[in-house]
Amino acid sequence: MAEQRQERADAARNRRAILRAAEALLAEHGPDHVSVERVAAAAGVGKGTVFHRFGNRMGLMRALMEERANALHEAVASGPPPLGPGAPPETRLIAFLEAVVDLTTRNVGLMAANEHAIATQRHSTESRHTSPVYVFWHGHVAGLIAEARPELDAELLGHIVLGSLHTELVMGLLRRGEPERLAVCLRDLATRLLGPSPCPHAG
Amino acid sequence: MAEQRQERADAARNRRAILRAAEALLAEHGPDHVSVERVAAAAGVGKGTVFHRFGNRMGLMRALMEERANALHEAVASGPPPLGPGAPPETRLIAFLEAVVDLTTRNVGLMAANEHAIATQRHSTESRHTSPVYVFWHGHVAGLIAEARPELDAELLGHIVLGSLHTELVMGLLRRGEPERLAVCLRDLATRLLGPSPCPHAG
DNA sequence: TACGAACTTGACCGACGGTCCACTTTATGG
DNA sequence: CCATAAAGTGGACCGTCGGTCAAGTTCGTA
Repeated sequence: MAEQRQERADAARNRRAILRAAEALLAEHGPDHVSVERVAAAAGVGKGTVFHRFGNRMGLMRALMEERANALHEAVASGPPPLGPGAPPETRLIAFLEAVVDLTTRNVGLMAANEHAIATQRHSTESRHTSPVYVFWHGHVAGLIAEARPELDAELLGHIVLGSLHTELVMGLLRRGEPERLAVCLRDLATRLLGPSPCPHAG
Repeated sequence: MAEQRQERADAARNRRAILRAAEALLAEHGPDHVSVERVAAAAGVGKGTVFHRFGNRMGLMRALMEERANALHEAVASGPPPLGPGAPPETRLIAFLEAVVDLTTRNVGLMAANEHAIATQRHSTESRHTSPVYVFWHGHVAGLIAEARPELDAELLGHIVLGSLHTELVMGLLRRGEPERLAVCLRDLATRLLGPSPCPHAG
């Protein structure tokens, strides 16, 4: 048991170089033009090194995602309200959705590459829903929905709400210069979902 | 102008053979195991023929999608209520969502292959949102939402609602033997969205 | 029947994700 | 400080895929 071997210094240096290179390439090219080999070249390493570090293309993207999502993760888990614990579920949900839309919007390239990686992998044991980052997001959203409205299918609604972060939709909005719309729309949606029930049996 | 040349008889025969072969392969293998070449082989046709007919992998999938979605399309456009015209928007929306969930559920393989085709294409000028089938579905949903609740962002909500048909979610539910959940959840969602407003400015 | 247009074909191409193993570098403990 | 084993590295190599193309074939028609 006890502590397993530390990552060697040169390995850590290369890991950082690879992540930075991938970051840079994704910032200026579409995900389908950022092959693992190009990332390796840009990082000044061999292709084999990248696979040794990250397992496969998905592993690389996942590592990048975790890096980017880290701040939000901590803010949600132990930061001040309304993002962190303490505020009522509806408030927290709205705050989280705004934050996660913002995060996604600022990292469309990465998100696209992540979806691309999932879609192109040969043996599809992994999916978007098994990515740690997504699992955390979904757990949080579903938890808040369940807390506020136990009678709803919180798990499913969580997936649906987070589905609005799919690259295609986000990129479309960005291209049309309307990055605000999604957050607004989701705020409305959350309000209607968690807000006071509209006298359900009126009809 | 005037009518362009008819498709030749042998070409039409091959087109059908290809579609049937693709259908059969998709019914029993994951989309990533159904390459264009395999479809061609199964149809007893050269690979080039498939590309000549359908342009690229996406074209093939799109043709299959249109075939499958045709009945629903007509039912919505000119069939009897509640699917067709005549019923109030909320009723029509719920009926349409149920039908489209059912259609998707019964064709997960095709849907998966379609998403796969979109994700793996090199020059991403095409997207899910530009597929004729999706455009029709979205137009219908967004139209109904707008009709019932003009103050909402119907276009965006349409995309979000239809986003719940993504393969990953649907397949997950099917694997867990809960194919009904999605339709139920969407019915709830539609009801809450289009139902009586919960006194929006209560806070 | 003859002719041009439509169609078919499969070898070929470039790119990709991923593997493999001979080689180099690092940390460690005597 | 050096010997040694474990960790890390690199890039040639593999199989597969979507897509192209030029040469050959078949069909509809005048």
